[in-house]
Formats: sequence, structure tokens, C-alpha cells
Amino acid sequence: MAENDCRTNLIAAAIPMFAAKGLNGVSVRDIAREAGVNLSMISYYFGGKEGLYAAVLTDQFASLLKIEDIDRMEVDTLQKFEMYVRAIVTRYREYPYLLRFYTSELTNPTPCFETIVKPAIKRVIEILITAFSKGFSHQEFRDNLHPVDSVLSLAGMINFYFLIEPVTEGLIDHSQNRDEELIRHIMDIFTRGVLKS
Amino acid sequence: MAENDCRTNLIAAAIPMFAAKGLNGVSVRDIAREAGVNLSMISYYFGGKEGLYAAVLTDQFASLLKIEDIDRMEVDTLQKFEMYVRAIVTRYREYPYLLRFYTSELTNPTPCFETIVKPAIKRVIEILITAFSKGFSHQEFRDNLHPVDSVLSLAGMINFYFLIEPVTEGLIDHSQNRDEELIRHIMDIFTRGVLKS
DNA sequence: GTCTATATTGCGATAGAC
DNA sequence: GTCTATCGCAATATAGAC
Repeated sequence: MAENDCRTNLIAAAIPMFAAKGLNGVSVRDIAREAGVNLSMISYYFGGKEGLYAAVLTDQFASLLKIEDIDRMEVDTLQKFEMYVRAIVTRYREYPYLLRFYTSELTNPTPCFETIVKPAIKRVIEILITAFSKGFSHQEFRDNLHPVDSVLSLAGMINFYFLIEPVTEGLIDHSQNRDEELIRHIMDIFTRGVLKS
Repeated sequence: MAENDCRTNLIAAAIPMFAAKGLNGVSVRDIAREAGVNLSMISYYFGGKEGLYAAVLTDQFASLLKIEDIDRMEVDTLQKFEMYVRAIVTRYREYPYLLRFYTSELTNPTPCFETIVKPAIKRVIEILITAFSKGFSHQEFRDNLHPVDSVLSLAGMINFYFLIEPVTEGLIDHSQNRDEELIRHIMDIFTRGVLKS
């Protein structure tokens, strides 16, 4: 095995395995076998199983933070929300295991939750709240709306759609073909839901 | 220990432990110690760790299915949706660990997912779809709406609010005090989002 | 039904050769 | 940097006494 392909192969093999069964559901032996790498390389490169898990999460959640770009865009508030929804869909298609780490850490937090996961998610939510508050102060939205509740509603609609897939895969087409329809649909409900009519 | 308090105590002790760390994150030794019961009682009453976990999930998801009542109510469609949101909030307050099992099984499914969790969640979603379709055929809703996407949006708003609590607890009051405001807020967005204007 | 004691397996980690 | 061999521990499960 050339150079530090070991490191790369271990992370690549660990991502779907940790995503499927969680930190405690996978053994380092299984990961090493799947990566085609010697067991002891996990300690050598990552200091142990938890270090490998942390490296996986760091990799996965770095992609989520690209959403920060929205903050610096010079577009109106509703467009920012559509960019957010679109960015989430793109991330989940590009990183098919990201949502699993996201919800797994929310539900059964490991030490990585406080250091990696929570800061990343919080940053995204704060950007949405800032955007909403700006539109709110410009009186774009109905004035009995709560900024945090409103942006959590939007985030909930798009995230839950992917989370619930194992239950609804027989009821609806969850493939990429329908992504544009989904985005339009969610933005449609949200826009009419919050805008002054 | 009197009679089969063993069984009851084991389930009661296991609920918060499995909810916090998942099936693989907890040992039967820890559960037995916490329940004040001998280790071997887990095999005696439940046939092993997975049997205990299945008993816990059966108990938790039976409560979710009480939502079925909505199906038989003679009220208009939007009222059914409000009843659903209200029932979810009530369930999560009454069963503070239910959502963890719900999302844990969606994210890192065990054998219980197919037998216990998926049927329960699917049943609830189907009831919502039926209700929406009825209102749809009565032309209550805008006609470019998709029934499944629409009810998943509503379910996403309320479920995500509870799921994201570990991140937003510093930003918003997640206590029961605000439940009515939350319900009104979500129903407000959803109603304006789907209704003909 | 409940206990103690133990069988057995699999775990994560590492010492030490190369 | 990579390997083999192994240590020490914790896991689930159960046999058998009471």
C-alpha cells in the first residue's frame, strides 16, 4: 500500500460503516478489513477508534459549513432561504452519509457532538436567523412570527424529508429527479407561510 | 424484589439508557445495576439484550399509535392536522425518550426497525396523507401541491423542533411553556402555505 | 424466580520484529 | 510505515445451586 493511502482508505471505509451502525456498532477489525489495511494502522494514524471517528466527522461536517457563503450574498431574504434549501439538498446528494452523522450525533451524542457537530449546525442556524431577522425588520414577514421557530420550520421541512426516507421510500420517489420539485414545493409552503399577504 | 417487578424495573431502567446511547452503547451489566436487578434476569425475562430492547420499543411506539384516533374524527381537514401536531407534542412530553428511539432507528436501524418502528411511523403518515387527499379533493388546498410532500413538511416542522433541541437550547425556550405558541406558529405557516388564498 | 460463578467470545490497543 | 502476535479487559449468555 503506497504512502499514506492507509489513512485515506481507512476514512473512506469507515464513513459508510459508522454511518450505518454508529460509533459503537462497528469494530476496528471490521473497518480495517474493509479498508484492506492492517488493524494497527488505526492507532498509528488516528490514535484509536474514536480518533478515526472524529476524523470522519471533521471531514463530513466541513462540507456543511460551505453553506456559510449564503451569509455574504447580496440577495433578498427569501432568495437566501431558497439558497439554503438548495445547498442542503446538494450536500446530502454529494455526501450521502452526512445526514446520518447529523441525526446520530443529535440523538446519541459522542464527545464529537460538542466539538464538531454542534458548532457546525449552530452556525448554519444562526445564519438563517440573521437572514430572517433582517427581512423581519424590513417588514417583509408577518409580524407575529418568531424568527427561530420560523427558520427551524424551514430546516425541519427539508431535513425531515431525507430523514424519513426509510419509511416513505415506498410512497414517494426520493431520487434526485424530484429534487427541483421538492425545493419548489417547500419554498412555496414556506413563502406563503411567512410572507405578508 | 416482589413478583415480576424485575421485568418492570428492567424496562424502566433501560428506556433512558438505550435512548441516550443506542442498543450498542449500553451493556446489560449497566442496565441490571441501574435497575437493581440481577444480570441474569435479562435473559430470563427477555431472552437477552435484544429482547429487552424490543420490549422497550414496543412500549414506546404503542403510544405513538394512539394518534390513529384522528382518522375517525368528524372534523375538517385543517383541524385534523392541528390535532396531529398537538398529539405529537403531547406524546413527546409524556414520553421524553420516544423521539430518540424514533430517530435512532431511522438513522441506525436495528432488526426492530422493520417490525416495530417502520409500521408505526408509516401508519401515522398514511393517516395524514388520507386526510390531506380528502381536503384536496374538496379543493380546499392549492392544486399544485403534492399530498406526500405537504404532510411530510408538516411532520418535519414539528419533529425537527424537538430533534434539534440539543443545538438550539441556548437560542430558544424548549420548555412546555411555549408549546401552545409553537403549535400556533407551525399551524399558521402550514395553513397559509397550503390553503387557497 | 433469583442468585453466584463461570464459559466463551470479541473488543481496543500495543509491543516488538522488520 | 507496516506487520504479527498477544495482552488485558469487557461483552453476552448460561449452568447450576438455592
